[in-house]
Amino acid sequence: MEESDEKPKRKRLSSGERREDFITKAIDFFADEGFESSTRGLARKLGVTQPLLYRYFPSKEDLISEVYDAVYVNRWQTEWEGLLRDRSRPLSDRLNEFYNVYTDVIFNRQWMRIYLFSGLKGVDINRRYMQLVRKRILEPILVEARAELGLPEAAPKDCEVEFAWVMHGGIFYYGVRDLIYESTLETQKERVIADAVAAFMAGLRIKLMRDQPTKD
Amino acid sequence: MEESDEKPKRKRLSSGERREDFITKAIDFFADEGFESSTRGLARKLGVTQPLLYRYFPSKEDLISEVYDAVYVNRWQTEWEGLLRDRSRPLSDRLNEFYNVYTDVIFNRQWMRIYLFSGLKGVDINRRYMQLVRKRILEPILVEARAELGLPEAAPKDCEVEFAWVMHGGIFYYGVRDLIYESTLETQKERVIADAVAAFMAGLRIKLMRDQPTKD
DNA sequence: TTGCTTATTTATCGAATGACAAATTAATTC
DNA sequence: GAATTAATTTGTCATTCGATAAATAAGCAA
Repeated sequence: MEESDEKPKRKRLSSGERREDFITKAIDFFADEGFESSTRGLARKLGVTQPLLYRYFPSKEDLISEVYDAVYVNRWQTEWEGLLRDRSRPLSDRLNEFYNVYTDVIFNRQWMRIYLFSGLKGVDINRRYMQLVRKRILEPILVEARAELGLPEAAPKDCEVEFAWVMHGGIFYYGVRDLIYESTLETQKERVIADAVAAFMAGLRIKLMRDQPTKD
Repeated sequence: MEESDEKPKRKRLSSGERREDFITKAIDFFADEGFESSTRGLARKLGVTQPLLYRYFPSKEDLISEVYDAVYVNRWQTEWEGLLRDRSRPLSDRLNEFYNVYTDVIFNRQWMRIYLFSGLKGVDINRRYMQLVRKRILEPILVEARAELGLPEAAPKDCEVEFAWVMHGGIFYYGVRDLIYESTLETQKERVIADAVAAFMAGLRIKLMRDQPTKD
């Protein structure tokens, strides 16, 4: 009934503060325990009673939706696109910097686990997120690659986007192994990214040049 | 109370058949609904009553363990290693064939979803599976690559294994997008694997040659 | 047929779940 | 300091959960 050994002197927060606190801690809670965990367990972690949650969110599912937004929508940085399009630097430099800052955002237990949990739940937010990655990250990368290679502008082909996805997914999977499976990874992130980007650039050069004349 | 519009004529199976049937259908059920789904829902899908499950498995968790074994342990093919070590063919051929047959096994809704669900549950079976991939697939690939490039035999370095993980993870992630996120993928698997393998081989050649003299 | 074995069902328990209504109490306003 | 507002708790309900015990019935052996 009482928190630790203190007296039950309740602190009362303003509506806005409490709501923010709920969402922040709900991210940790659901990331740890999964979305099927109980609202009572969450309330215990929040230090309040369970019905109070329903004062701020109409249902558990509504709270979860806010968690999604707070995690993937709000952490997306629009600067990333500009970084990728900055033609004053070689593309491989831009890719290295991008993937380092991008993974600074997504390579944490919360983001990773919320992403996988929501994907398995079948909510469409993951599909929308992947569309975002495709349109704002991968396709721009392919446009930049063509420009750097002196090729005429052209819409990225599906199989080129897929090739970019393999690099992206390979880097992503490094984070999964680190943060979901908690493997002890001896190689640091920068090195992995550098190798992945180098292989991608080399492979893409060959691929773009080869696919150039034909009309696949 | 009755199944469809048939009469409630119960079919009685032998202990062995029933058990096998339970595990087979439990794979589908848990893959669809997650491990937190109820034993009652499973029993409904099995066409039996819920307590019957406890005649065959001491607890829900024991049943789930058998599902793990049936999915990842029993589907592992020991021939895969031999295929990778067959020096009568170029390594890139072997890699292409391996990843095509390997993904024939793991690129299905059941395998993928069970794998991700169990990973999020934190059971150690995923870590063990990844050790298996490392020791039986990735490290052999690196040994073969050194041999093909005429380099002296040497234990694979961590960062080389990590580089192989990026290819592996990139291909794996293609399956995740297909089967978990149910994206419509325009490019067929063979093409994606071929491109990923080509980029890996090109990148690895550079990496092995460069790392050769120094002693990272 | 009779009787035995055992696969399967019926009935049930205690705990946990999401959600709601009403009571309480801290903070603010006058 | 009294009155008002709103944040928070208490109490509770109907379901659902994993699990167990006891009753039933299908198949086999004699």
